[in-house]
Amino acid sequence: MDRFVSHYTLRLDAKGRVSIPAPFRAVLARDGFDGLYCYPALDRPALDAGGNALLKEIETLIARFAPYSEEREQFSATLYSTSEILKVDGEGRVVLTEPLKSHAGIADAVAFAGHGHKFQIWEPGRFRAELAEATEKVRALKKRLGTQGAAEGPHGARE
Amino acid sequence: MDRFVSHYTLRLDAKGRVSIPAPFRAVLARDGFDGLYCYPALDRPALDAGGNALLKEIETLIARFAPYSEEREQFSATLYSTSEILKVDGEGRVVLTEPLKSHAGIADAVAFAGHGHKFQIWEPGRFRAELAEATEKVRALKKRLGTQGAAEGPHGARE
DNA sequence: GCGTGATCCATTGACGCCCATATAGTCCCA
DNA sequence: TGGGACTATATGGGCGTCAATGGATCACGC
Repeated sequence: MDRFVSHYTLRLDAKGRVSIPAPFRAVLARDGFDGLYCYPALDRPALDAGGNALLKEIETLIARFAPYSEEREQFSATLYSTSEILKVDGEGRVVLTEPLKSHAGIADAVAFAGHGHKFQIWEPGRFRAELAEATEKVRALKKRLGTQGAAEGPHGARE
Repeated sequence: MDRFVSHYTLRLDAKGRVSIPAPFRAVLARDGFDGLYCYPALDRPALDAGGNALLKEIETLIARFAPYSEEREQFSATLYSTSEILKVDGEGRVVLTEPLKSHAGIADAVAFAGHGHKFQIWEPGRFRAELAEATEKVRALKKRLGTQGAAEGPHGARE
């Protein structure tokens, strides 16, 4: 499997470390990126994380703007300077920096949520709320689509 | 990693020295430039800094103008004459010259901000403001792009 | 001699790396 | 099919190393 799927809730230890869920570690290992690329999501209190696949997506996005253009400068500045490359220890753990934790409101536990080529890191309570809201919207959308059944919920029932 | 990523805030000591963040030093070492190439950013109160990769970008920029043209002369004169090649001591520290500090409004602390192939040096307060502003613009820009349906932003599909 | 600056050394705290333990899930075999 | 051994994962802790910072010594030019 080469995609991040499902979600997991894990605790931070006294030193602020948290294990990346083993299935996600397996995807990262296959991806080949050394460490964990991580930055605050623009429009929600969560962190985007991943490896080369995520980096490539960002580069593609930035490459759509003309070189030296104001938009491009701002895009690359924002994304690069707020990004962190977290080291992963021998046990598959990372320590989130203070800015990252603060953006997501993370204290002593985090929820990892698979998003295919990347995954997000949430404060568990906020994640539950976000998931409930998103599920509701998807449900309504599916109803609008009628019998096409094009959209399944993004997550299973597991909590 | 061969890019400047993330940001760091460090203090100047009594002698005006400031450590280049270790991850940035690693990138510079790989780049092979001896010292730190540094000049005032043209359109903002910050300093651009880097190594050979930055020099190459500058040369490419200047090469866009016709040889001996007025623009080219002015461009190269401005960029090269205001540039400094700062010495890096055994501990990885540099001393900013007075013109550089004055341009960026730096007193006793600086923020290093990764920009991929180069990094910028800011007065910490100004950097926070600049980052907030750039993030806001990127957020708006991403929203525009999202409605086009041409590409998903790097931050997930659900809106 | 004195100021300026550069190289060297010292301290402190954070972080990386290693090992230990518990728990849960899986597999094997009787 | 049930039990038990085994494996892998999550978590906790110790310790050495490195980075950031401060200070001191040394070299040199004015």
